[in-house]
Amino acid sequence: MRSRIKKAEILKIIAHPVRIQILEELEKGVKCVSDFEESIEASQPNVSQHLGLLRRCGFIDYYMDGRLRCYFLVDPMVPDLLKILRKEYKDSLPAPACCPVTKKGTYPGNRRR
Amino acid sequence: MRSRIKKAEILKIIAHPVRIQILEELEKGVKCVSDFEESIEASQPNVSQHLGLLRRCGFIDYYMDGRLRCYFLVDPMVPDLLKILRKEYKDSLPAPACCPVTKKGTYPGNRRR
DNA sequence: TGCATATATTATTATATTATTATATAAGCG
DNA sequence: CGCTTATATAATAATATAATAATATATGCA
Repeated sequence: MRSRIKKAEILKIIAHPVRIQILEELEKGVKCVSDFEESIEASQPNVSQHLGLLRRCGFIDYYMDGRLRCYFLVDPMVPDLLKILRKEYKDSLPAPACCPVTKKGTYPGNRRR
Repeated sequence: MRSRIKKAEILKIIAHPVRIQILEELEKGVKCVSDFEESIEASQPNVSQHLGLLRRCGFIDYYMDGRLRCYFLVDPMVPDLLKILRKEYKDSLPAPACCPVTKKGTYPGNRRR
């Protein structure tokens, strides 16, 4: 059972436009840093920093191909999360059935008083 | 199609232990602020700030019950995200089949030169 | 061996997030 | 109406994150 702190950390690491783009591209296959530099609007050191962060946190890894570092996805949670972010939700969740205004249902909270 | 900036914003808002706890509790049903104060290790103003943020971003909403504000989940993406965070993944993703070291497969990146 | 290429690291600055403290609002009750 | 309860807002201070600029490392090739 993951702690809430851990859950928050996971989301926090992914929650950056450049890192999301990196992960989305790695979903499609292996990429080296210069591939990213073509598609991502960020400086080389900046991309490198994002890659480093994702790697230290275990989301991605790389192998060496000559002087290229070829990155690939490691964490299976990533595609699942990206998929949810892609999904278009049409409706809001149903409003609670226990609205005290209409006096229908019961309010579930334990309230002091 | 959501932009990457938007995707990052969504994750960033959720990516906080207290906000995750709020959302997890709202998954189970409506709660008023004083319910949260019992379960969450944070001051009343702090909880209120997190609730305000989640509300301004459209993840939750509330109805009034006398002087209580009863919060409930609105955004259907939230339970999906929380579910992924709960999931235990046993294995890493399969390592790429196109490793140039073994000379099997082809490296998919468009590389200059 | 020395140069060019590919990528990383470090330091710095700018900006955003967070918790805390103090104060405000708003509703119901006596 | 004034008090109490429930909750929010605002100001501040502490901390974390991010981008930039400058520099370093490491590999292959001539």
